[in-house]
Amino acid sequence: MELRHLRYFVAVAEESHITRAAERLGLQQPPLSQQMKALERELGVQLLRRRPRGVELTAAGRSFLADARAVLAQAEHAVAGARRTARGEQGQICIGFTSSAPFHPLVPRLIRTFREAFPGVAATLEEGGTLELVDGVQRETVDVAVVRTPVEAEGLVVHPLLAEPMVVALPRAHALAAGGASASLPLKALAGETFILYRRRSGPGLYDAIIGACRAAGFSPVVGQEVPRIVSTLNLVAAGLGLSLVPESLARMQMDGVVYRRLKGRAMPTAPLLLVARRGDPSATVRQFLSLARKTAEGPAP
Amino acid sequence: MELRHLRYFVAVAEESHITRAAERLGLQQPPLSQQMKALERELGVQLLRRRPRGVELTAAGRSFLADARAVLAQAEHAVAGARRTARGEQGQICIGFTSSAPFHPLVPRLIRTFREAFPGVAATLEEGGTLELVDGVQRETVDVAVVRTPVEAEGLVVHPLLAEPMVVALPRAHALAAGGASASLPLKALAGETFILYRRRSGPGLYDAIIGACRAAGFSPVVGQEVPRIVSTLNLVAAGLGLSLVPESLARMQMDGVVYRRLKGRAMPTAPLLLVARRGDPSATVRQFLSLARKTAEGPAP
DNA sequence: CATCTGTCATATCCCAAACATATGGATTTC
DNA sequence: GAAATCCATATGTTTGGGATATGACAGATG
Repeated sequence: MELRHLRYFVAVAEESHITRAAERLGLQQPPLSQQMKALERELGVQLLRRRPRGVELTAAGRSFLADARAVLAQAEHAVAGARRTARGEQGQICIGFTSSAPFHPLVPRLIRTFREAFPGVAATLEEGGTLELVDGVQRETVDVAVVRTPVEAEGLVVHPLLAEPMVVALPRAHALAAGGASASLPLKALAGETFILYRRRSGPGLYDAIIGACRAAGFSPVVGQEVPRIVSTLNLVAAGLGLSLVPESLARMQMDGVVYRRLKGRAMPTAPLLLVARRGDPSATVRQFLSLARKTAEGPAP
Repeated sequence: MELRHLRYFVAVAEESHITRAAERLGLQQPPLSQQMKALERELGVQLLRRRPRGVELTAAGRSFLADARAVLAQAEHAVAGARRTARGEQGQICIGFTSSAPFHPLVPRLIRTFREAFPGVAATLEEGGTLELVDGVQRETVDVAVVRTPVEAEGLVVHPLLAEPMVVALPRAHALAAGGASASLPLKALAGETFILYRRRSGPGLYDAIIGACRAAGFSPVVGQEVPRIVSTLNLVAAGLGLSLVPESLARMQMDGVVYRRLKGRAMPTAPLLLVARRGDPSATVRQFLSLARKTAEGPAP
């Protein structure tokens, strides 16, 4: 049995007339009669009662008609689903991000826009460390990851979304905290201070950017502590263990005991926001996400 | 697109290997490759990624696989349903019966047995007068009817199920009621009594049988009242308006003021139980019902 | 009652497409 | 680097779906 038989049978049933059905199907009457007969022979069931003025359905024919329509509809559905999936309008995507990423408004905006644009895609979110996420992308447990550290790994591509300036996070009791958030501070003013940094092996990008900027400003920072997550640095700053440079977007997280101050001068350290994905990922869903991310990053902030 | 494409695709997907799938399908590898390509071309979607060690599904392929399996399963279901319907195991049947029919144990037993034997058949029951039911059978609103009157109508067949003896229904106060239910009465004893009869035009069978039996016993009954339903006669008997002859099975309906007595003698009137159906009804369900009814009527009472 | 009309079935032919065979190209494995 | 494995392409073969012509049958029509 083939879908052809079902299509033909439905037409015959709807017309109650083989000749008219043949016309509708764009073929001649004899082949259609033959196909109907072949169908009945294969089922071992009489579906049609031949009358001098046309045909009528048997009880078995009525039962088969209902099911045949369902089969044809489901076949349509299968095709449509495959096409939607191929266009990236349907499917799954796992989006990873480091703990500091969602503080930048671009990230929640991107995810919201994506869900609105592709309601047929089930997006799961996963928070994790950079290494963990990059590993996940390679193992295909994560499709794209938003991280703050450029990674170099086999089979991955990195799309920079933006680079934001960094600000100084100071303990409230610190002498430099006095000026308030509005007044900016030259980087050189931090010479001799104890720095709390995001640990290098989790992603050398930020670490090296900060060290490099300090060097350019003429001093070597004293590194007091390294933490696994950017967000953790703020806890240590609040505890008075030192100061830190953090991406500007984290300043929206007001913490007791932490004061932020802008930096001024040339060659200031910046914190990038990056998208990591598999090189040549064939998933249209991922391609759509990446494309939307690029557009969102380039577009104006709302 | 044909079911063949779906069957082939499912095999390829399950094997992740065109050559092995071809083997399983009983054909050679090149035609299978061609069919897969044709399917992808028709959908305009890549379903398979060709690898040196086999093939793997794309996201669209996974979506299509799930739906293709559903389509194939539903096609199987359609065939099975048509076959079940053709065997009479699935479908609908409307069974009509006159108000007096269900008092005979055969009728509820037949219906119960049928429902158990054909759980896939939706049986609807309809009570009505004989004329009404016969008309329903002709109009195809009723499929089979259990009646007490042989009918002669175009396009109908009548299957006698059984003929049961009739008993006398007497008002409790009546002189003849004294003997009790165990003692039987000669029909001649009723000469001169007022009879309440089921009205003739609703079905001449019973009426004529009673009149005929009385004549054979040597008297003409006095007909006091005619009622539309057999059951109604008992109400009038209870009210003391006369006596009546009713099918034996109605005696199980004990009514205040009514006493039943058996008849004795030759040529006693009997009440038939008949099945009416359309002549040459093509429905397997109806055929199965009629066949079961014959077997149940012939078989021993439980 | 005979004829005509309309419908489906059967017979025969044709061609497209499904399938088989043979071979080539690409990639992994030894 | 040779062998093995797998899929794609090229070309022939056959099956079966479709077209045309005709027959059979039942109502409608005069």
